Amino acid sequence: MTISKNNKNITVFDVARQAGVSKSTVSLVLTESDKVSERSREKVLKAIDELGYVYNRDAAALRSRRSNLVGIVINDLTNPYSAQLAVGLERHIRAMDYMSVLVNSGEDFATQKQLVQKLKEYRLAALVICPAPGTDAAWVNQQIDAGIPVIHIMRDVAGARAPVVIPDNIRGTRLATQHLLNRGFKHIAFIGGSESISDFHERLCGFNQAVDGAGLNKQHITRIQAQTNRHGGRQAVIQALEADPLLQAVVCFNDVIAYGAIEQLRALGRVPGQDIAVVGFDDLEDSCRMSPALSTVHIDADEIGRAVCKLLGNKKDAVASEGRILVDVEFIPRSSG
Amino acid sequence: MTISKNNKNITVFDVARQAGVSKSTVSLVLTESDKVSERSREKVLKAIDELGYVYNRDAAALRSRRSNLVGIVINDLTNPYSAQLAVGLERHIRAMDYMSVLVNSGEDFATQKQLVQKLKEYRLAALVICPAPGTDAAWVNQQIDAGIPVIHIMRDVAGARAPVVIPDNIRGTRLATQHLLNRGFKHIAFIGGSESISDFHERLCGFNQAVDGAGLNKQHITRIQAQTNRHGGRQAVIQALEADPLLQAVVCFNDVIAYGAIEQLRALGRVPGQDIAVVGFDDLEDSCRMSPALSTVHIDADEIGRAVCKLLGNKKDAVASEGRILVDVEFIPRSSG
DNA sequence: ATTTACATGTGGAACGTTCCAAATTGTTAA
DNA sequence: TTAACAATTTGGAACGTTCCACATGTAAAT
Repeated sequence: MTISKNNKNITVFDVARQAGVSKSTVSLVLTESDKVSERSREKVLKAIDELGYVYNRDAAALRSRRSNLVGIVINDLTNPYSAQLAVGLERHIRAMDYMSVLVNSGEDFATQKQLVQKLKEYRLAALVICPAPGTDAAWVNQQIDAGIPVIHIMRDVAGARAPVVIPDNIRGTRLATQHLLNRGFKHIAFIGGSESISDFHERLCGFNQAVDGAGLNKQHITRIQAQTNRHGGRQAVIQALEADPLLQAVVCFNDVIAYGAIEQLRALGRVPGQDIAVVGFDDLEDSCRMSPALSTVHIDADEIGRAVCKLLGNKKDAVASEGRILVDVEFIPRSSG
Repeated sequence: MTISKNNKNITVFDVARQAGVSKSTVSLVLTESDKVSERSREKVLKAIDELGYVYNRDAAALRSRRSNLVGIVINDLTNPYSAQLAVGLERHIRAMDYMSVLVNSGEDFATQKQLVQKLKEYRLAALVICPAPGTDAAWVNQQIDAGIPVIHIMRDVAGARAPVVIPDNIRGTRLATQHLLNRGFKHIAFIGGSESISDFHERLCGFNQAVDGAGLNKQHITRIQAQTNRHGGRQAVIQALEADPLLQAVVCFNDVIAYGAIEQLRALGRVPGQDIAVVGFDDLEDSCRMSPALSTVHIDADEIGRAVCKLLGNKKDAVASEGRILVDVEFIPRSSG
């Protein structure tokens, strides 16, 4: 019924014949070389269009020993911030004429290892990783030594020879916390996050910097870790209130934690933003539209994408360029805190 | 400083020499053929390990004319359900030893076209698409004719010769609506969704089926379209209450709409789940943990993944197998409705 | 012993591109 | 007009695998 799939593919040779040039000239056009006359270029483009030729990346990658695939390993795609980040990254990477292979480690180092092992078989142009907890520097360096340019995002791996693009976490929570201190709150908690990842330490550090300088009673400062999801936020708020019933303000590890905290406060009959102030981190799309609108630290996912692409651009052949790109953050006060 | 990247790669030839067999035998091992003795297999595996050989997918794909890349085109990754779906799909696809290239169309048909054009250059094993609004059958069929096995998910494109995996939308909203009718509500609204996609029509159809059979006053049935995000949900609730101030229950196009609706009701001083019942569709991870816990229609993202993989398995060489796989849904009553 | 059958193993050719070095054409200066 | 040089074009080789047809070895059947 269907036309029996012709076994022969349309190749550069067919295009060349149709355009009346050599296969090499066709290749030059395809690779956007400037060593080709405008006249030939047009003939080739016309032939490509007429024949419906489609470029074969496999052959190109094989011969040129360079892929245009960029691997993106995300820690947890079901986290809205990660998803937002992934979308931003993907768009930028595509704009640079790379294609992104997006995979999800689910915060599991073993899965991450397996994934990267698979990805290596595609000779990636680069590997962008938001490292799962437990990622060790030795493993990362091993990948780099194997010739894969690795770029870390959002989280640092101490000792890894990979450049990292990371929001200014310390400044972010410091700003958020100072805002609460300025409003006169004396009983403050930092909730959420987990010890095994670097951003927790940084965000907590910013919190500590702010409260340490304020000369508050140590008893009135609470710190609670929790799973990074709504449920974690709810649990953490319960614990924080147990630790200090006079709690006035909560600095959350991120917006999702804040969402959980707000829900739990409400369930306990407290009015979030009024009885107890809540601030987040990430500035998810929903955060400005919810009620109360969430005060939070804004990270520009787009700027992270741009920074990654700048690194990608440098990656001509130099492997293992180090460096730390800090993406600026901004505290946005809204009605929740 | 760094060891100058050795220009020679480790290939099947190196492995063959190390193992004392021919390159062809190595290839047989790599492709997991059963035409190779256990003894040779072990020698080859040992050599691979010793040399740190990594398979070159580009070369393999070029020669065998078959890729193990599956393209996934998601309509909107920032939508939590889509993200959840993508994660499930990716995991299943990976389990079948395929690799997934995940891209995001952002609900834009032009973007979707560009993306697919790029993806074609990788000679995908299959293309899984959640079609953006405006996707027309002619375009889809053209891709299929070009030899790419297309599988649609979540949304139907009338006239396209592609199999589709879709939740039982009609049954879902019918069950949800019937639940509300059984509770005795007489003033009901369906809110959210947009005309340009098939699932809207199906979910609305389920709603209509249920209310039509109940012999209610037509004046007490409201239908409001809205953007598929929280904000859309909030707007829609406002409009629905304007249309029928005695509104008792709301059937939402999906959970995100329901989240917005609940927020807005609260902002208006109504207690969701008590003054006005709200039910959703999707059963996002958060839905069972929020308060009030959201009554909603559960779709198993995992089952969609499984169904897609079954289609993938069938795709030996048969292009354009049609068919419609309906994934079962379940109404889960919770406290919101 | 001789054939038959079957399970394994093998060396070339091929996949569709890019690279390279050399050839051809076009352009400017002497 | 020609030499010198730059711009453009080109055919063969190469990238690392799989396919194919055939060779070899081993066991069973004659």
